Amino acid sequence: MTDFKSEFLSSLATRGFIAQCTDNDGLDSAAHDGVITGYIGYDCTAPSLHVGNLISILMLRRLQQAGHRPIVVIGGGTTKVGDPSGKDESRKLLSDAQIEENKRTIRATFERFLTFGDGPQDAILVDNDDWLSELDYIAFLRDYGRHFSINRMLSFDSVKLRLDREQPLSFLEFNYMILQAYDFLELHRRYDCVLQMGGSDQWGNIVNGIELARRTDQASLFGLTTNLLTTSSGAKMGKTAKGAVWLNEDLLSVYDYWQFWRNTEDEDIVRFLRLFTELPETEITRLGALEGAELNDAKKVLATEATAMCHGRAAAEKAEATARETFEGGGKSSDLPSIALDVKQLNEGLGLLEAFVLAGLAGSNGEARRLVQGGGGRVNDTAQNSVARTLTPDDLKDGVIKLSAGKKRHVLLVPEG
RNA sequence: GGAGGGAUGCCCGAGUGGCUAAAGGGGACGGGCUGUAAACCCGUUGGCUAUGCCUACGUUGGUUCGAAUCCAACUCCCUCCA
Repeated sequence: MTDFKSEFLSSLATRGFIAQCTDNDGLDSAAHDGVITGYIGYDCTAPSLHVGNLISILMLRRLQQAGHRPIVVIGGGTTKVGDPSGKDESRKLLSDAQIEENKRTIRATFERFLTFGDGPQDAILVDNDDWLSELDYIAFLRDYGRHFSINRMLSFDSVKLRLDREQPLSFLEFNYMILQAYDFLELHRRYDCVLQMGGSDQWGNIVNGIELARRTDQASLFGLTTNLLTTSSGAKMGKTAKGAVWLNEDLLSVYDYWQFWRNTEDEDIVRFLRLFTELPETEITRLGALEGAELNDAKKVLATEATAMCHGRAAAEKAEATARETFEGGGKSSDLPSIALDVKQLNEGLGLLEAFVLAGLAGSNGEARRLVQGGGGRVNDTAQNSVARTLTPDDLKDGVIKLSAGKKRHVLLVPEG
């Protein structure tokens, strides 16, 4: 491993963030000698960011902790185009209204990880729609388009992979990398931003920006990427049965978020502790030395630390307590994710299958049926064998009904009204 | 503009007139073993007011007792030629 003199790069390096850097020494010196400004862009294609975005958010956080200024770029403009990197198919285009709404909900997440403000090291958040939507086509082509060689663009993975696999690539998407390159240049001009970071799939886009700035402004900018997050068994990280592991609480409960980390594979523990917590190395080494069932303790630490950063320590500890009661204390916790249930419905008798669907534990009656027939459906921790059973007020236990799908997924039905 | 190839369930991919809600694989979910892990084994994997009904093999029509399979038109994609 390269030895870095700057706090920023050495912290990233020891924690395992760095995949590739355009100029290790140059960036290291810049970060060592003064305050630098770096950015990462996020397209707002969904109402929340997910754990797949977490690594990059944490890089911005470390940038700030090392005394530098992070810029979060919300891709209000680029989202209208759609990044083809790493995808086989074009993304559906979102309406402007959807983009606006997503922008609003995504902003909140960053405030948990970064300190915003007007100071020299305070984070700022900008929207690339501010400059992209005002571009004049002909002027843009003449001023910037001439710096891009199609031959070279075709060689970038984002484009090449699509073409190699004989998948369509629209001209619209083809322009994405140019716009992202322009973003970097614009940020350099506006904020003296000299660093762009991102996942390794962004390498091509980042390099393009650096080259553009060198050609137009003789600026020397830097790029830094991280490895895309996968589990040891090779699966893309961040997906669960319910979909992505969202960072927004209204899309994924704190309890479920904690559970996501708690279920980390053994082989990933140390790597994840380094990346997703800010525990000191000595502590991580200690946790990593545990073996067998003891590793469960390390996973709990990981879960609580990672959850605390995203949702606050109190919520994280509550999730941990809930899990302890649920898995180790006979399943009595009253803090599991809960779903409101109309009292009237319960009085009239609520079909068991319907209840599972209502609780979100099954996607359809058929799925609920299979769940019960397969022996995985439980009411108040008692396995059910009749799909025809109905739930009534008699099933209330301490005022709620606990439904379980398998051993890990639990929901409380809380009567209301 | 011309020639050819293609579009199948969450994904990949077989299927070329009835036995097809559609092989196989992946993924996912449930069960077993464990440590709320991995690996492995077993099961499930369109919907419903369910011994039946509905929806489904790019779209729309047609042929046929019967179509994912045949025909026509259309849409989109790929390759080659101009």
